[in-house]
Amino acid sequence: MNLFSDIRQAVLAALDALEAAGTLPPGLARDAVTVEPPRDSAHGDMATNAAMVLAKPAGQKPRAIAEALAQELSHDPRIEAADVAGPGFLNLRLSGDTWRALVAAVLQAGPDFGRSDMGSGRRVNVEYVSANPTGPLHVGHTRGAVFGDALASLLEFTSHEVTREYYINDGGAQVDVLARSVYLRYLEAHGKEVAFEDGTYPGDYLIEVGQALKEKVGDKFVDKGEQFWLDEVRGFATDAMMDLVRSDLALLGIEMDVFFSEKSLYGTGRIEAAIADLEDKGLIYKGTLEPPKGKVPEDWEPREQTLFRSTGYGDDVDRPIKKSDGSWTYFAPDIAYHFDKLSRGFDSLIDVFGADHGGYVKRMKAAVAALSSERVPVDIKLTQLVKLQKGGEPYKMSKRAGTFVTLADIVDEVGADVTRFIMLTRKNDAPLDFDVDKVTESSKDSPVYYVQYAHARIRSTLRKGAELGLQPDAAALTAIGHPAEFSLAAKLAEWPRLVEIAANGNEPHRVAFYLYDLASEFHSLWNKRAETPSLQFLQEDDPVATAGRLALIRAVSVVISSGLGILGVTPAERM
RNA sequence: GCACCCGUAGCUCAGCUGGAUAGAGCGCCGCCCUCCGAAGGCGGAGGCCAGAGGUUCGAAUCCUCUCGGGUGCGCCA
Repeated sequence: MNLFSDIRQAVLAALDALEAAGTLPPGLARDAVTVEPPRDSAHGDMATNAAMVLAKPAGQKPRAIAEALAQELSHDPRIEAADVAGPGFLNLRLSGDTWRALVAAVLQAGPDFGRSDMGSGRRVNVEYVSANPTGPLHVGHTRGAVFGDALASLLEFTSHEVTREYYINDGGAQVDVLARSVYLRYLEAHGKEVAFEDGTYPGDYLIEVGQALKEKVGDKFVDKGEQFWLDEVRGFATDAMMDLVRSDLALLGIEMDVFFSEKSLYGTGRIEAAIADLEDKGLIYKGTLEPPKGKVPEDWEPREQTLFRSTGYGDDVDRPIKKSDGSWTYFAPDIAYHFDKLSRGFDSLIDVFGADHGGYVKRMKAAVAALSSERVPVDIKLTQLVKLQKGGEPYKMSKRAGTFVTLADIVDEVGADVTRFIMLTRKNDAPLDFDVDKVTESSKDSPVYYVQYAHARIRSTLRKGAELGLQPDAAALTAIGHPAEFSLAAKLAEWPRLVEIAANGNEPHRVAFYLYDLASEFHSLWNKRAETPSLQFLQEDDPVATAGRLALIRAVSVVISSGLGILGVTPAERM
């Protein structure tokens, strides 16, 4: 049940009636007609702009249309009052029974309240994290992980068929560096003195990998040239790193459906096939790029490369897919990877990248547009930097990795729930300040606890009621009628609408902000019992009123719980 | 130099894809537990929505320019 779309239907029906009666000319476009909550609740429960958007095409005054519309809508039993206001808004006040029916609908639907079928039949691939397999996940990865995972859940809640995917960059030079670093640890495990030169990974987390390698192969690689061990050690090391990544993600409750290996694209003809597809479309040519303006690399000299005509799809310059020596650039396997995703039949793709990949967005979009003949949309979400702090000071050193703070460090400090929620209290493209002390200190600094506290309060009240033999009962909702109660119900009514808006824009942070508002509305009602004793939830001498109020707050807990579920945060029973 | 992102209260940020008198938290001032959970609530002070033009019934939101901040810019991924 989405009350806003229901009432919008009523408005559209009323417009039909006005058309039929000749009050309005026929055939007016209704797309711009909206029904939304007014900013100021003094204006009523819902407002429609119908009269204003139709005034011009109808050649009539907005207020005149609004008057006629108000007249027509007054027949609807759900609408108690329809007032024309301002330049031609029609403010609607809904009847108490409408709110009671809404609360009943929430209880009826339970965790499914707010689900939408907007994505029904649509298959979406969400690629996120995709960190190089060279070490533990760090802060930046954490944000991308939380964002991507919550987005995936949100899309599932709107009936999309979602695949959570991780692209393993195991095909480039960085995994060779990893292999050499592990080899050094392996020598160390054999009691050799080694030196970690520039360009190797010195992190402690590789010590055990070197040990494990020793246990597996004994001393057969000791004092051997790279050509004897590189392939095997590389495979061994990346497997170990991916185990590390998987266990890091598990700390946040994240599980991927697909891990896709870049390496699997090489030597199998898959890159060639993707490039051939572009070539068939006339988008591949040999040429020489202009030097980048402003910051020219010192060793720059013009060279002929194989280029992809990405400018045909909105990019600023064409991009090289082959280096001047004929080998693939990093862009080529990425093209092939997206070609593969397309071949798996997704209706839309979402890539979650770190902000440092900003310069990469246009060419990737261009590639997908070209490969799919502009049929499959790709949305690329960049997550901005996280400024990690501890007690107001920059927090940089890790207990584990030494040089940078890891995902595991953060989860250790504040827990998975706080990590997830805080990471979602910013738009993805806004930088995020994250103070690991502050977010656990007091509730105001930590919206997680604020929302969880509301849930815990409700659950506690329901438990106490049960001890007294008092149960929520939707049939007793006739007992609710205070403005604060209706206002809470109105907030519940916004949930289905918010879910669709958030899913539409791929913006899970809206869920977090909504839950905060809902919790705030509840806390406010809770505290009214001091001045208005009749708002007490538990009144043993009035079991009907109690059953109705418990039904209302139970509905609130249902929505909080399902919202937190999307964010991957536990709804606390007690705190 | 070019591209992308950002600029809203002292600070950190929302703002429902163009709606009415621009909101919240922190901080500051003042209140509320004899009462189901005070990790809570109520009130107050605090704004040229960076600036200038434009589009229209209507702009923080869309367009152009300027200023300021971040990120990135062939043969690294």
